[in-house]
Amino acid sequence: MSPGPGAADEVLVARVVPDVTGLDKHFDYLVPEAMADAVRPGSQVRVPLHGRRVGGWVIAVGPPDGSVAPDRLLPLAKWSGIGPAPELVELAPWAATRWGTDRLRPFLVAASPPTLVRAVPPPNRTVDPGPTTSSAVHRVPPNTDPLPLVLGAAAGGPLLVLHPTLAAARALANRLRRTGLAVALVPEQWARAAGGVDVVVGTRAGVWAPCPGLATIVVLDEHDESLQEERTPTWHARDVAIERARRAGAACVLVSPSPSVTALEWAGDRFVRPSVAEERASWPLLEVVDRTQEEPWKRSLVTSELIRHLRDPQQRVVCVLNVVGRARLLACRACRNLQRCERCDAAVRQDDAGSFVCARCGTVRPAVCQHCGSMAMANVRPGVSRIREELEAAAARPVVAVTGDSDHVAPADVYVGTEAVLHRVRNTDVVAFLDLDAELLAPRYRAAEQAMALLVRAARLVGPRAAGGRLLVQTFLPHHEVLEAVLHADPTRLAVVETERRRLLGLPPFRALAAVQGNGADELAASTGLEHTTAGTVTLVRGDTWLELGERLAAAPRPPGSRLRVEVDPPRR
DNA sequence: CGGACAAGCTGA
DNA sequence: CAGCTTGTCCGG
Repeated sequence: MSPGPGAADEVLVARVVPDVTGLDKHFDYLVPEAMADAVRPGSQVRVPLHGRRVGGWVIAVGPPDGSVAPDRLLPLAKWSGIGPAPELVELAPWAATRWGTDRLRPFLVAASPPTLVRAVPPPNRTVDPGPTTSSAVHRVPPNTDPLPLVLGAAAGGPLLVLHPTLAAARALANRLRRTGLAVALVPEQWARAAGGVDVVVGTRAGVWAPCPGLATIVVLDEHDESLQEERTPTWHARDVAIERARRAGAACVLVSPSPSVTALEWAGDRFVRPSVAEERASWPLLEVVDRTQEEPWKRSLVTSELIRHLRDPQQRVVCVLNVVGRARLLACRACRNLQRCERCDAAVRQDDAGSFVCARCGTVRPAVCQHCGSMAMANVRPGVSRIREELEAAAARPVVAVTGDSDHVAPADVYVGTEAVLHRVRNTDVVAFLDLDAELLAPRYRAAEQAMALLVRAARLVGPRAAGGRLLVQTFLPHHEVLEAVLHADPTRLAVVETERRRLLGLPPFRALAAVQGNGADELAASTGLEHTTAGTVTLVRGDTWLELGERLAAAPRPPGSRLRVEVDPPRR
């Protein structure tokens, strides 16, 4: 170390989290004098570990703390690059506890550049910061351009804005650039973001992106479930954004046509909503087909109301056949492999609790891809092709089936598919949900919000009612609050019912919930000392607060040999 | 995770 | 008992 701060013989120690999966520990190393200036919390380094060299992150730098004798410490091998800013390194342990783990690595990965960054470009700012936007939840109609709101937030100083999809984030970044703002799209422009710009734009992981001088975080489409990581730890960008902004003294703005109960409870009276007229104009018309009125002997998913739209040559129609609770064949979204029974190799189906059940031998296993460990499944249903024929006969024009894994969608005026079809098709007049009930009644605590998210997506596909946008929902639950909310273009009708239900049942955000799966789930749950119930292969654990639940789950000893999956705020339970 | 080392199994 | 597999431990 150069003369100046501290004596020349002062020993500096760096605490390092190795970038090695399955090794959830940190180790101390000596900081060589030549590296003393570069090494700070967040730095990416290479270290000797057990005879090999591995990458890792410095999470703290300081004098030896006595846990290991300094003469046993090895020196850092190399400084590799600039990593997460110190405040994000500090956010990682908070997130680990919040999501029931003691692993920092997943968060440090999210906060790091995709490739090593050795230097950062100089700041590039055009905004002379004005007053900062206030923290709030903004309910905005579904067919609203978020650009004015984002520009308003950017006027308050460095802005981090997140969107659930990369395509939308990229499009937003381009539009912001055209207004003359200095913009960095992460992760690809991580270094630019770290240098300092007006607006950093990203997706879920972008909440961990660098943003010097952060004044505001805006989370667009806050209701969208892809803001939550599906692998464990199941962190949610909205919750990270709230905490990051709080720590930075920045504003946090959550934006959605139908904000989650979590967002609304966080906001309290900081809730901004549009006028009734604006909301009514933006939502499409909803036609509810009440299936309880059908004669039982002629129950069909192709109702006369639907046939009227199918036969109208002026209308492009997308039919959504929901899959929840009706699954037949399941394929992994990540690796595309069909899920089979581990004992007898037959295809599995999903039971009401979500577990995979072998249709042949009855073996039950957790709903995790046996090839890659992903939990996201696509339904490959023979049902769609059967329905396609039925629809085509009724429509008297071609109907194209869109499945999760069909790469090309043939042009047509009528499509049918699982909910994936809503991501594959554009410019539609009518979206018809053939059977939304399984979704509305799914045994998951967020089922209603997830059904609402489908309707939001459909509402954008068809556009506002003035432009002819129409939704059709076939249901045995015509007065369900989700349908009432869309029918009246008033998401409050859902929020009020859902908030009360969550409060009454002790569900998030009022209490904390986690799902533990795998061998030893019961023992782990019991050792937390918290309330827990087992249903099938899943054990649900409840705590009064997220922090209490997370601390107990992280601290609970793992039963030897157990392969456990702990999901805090489980997306599918 | 991946290397080190110990304990257990096998074959001549 | 060498040679191999399987399991457990540990890394600064």
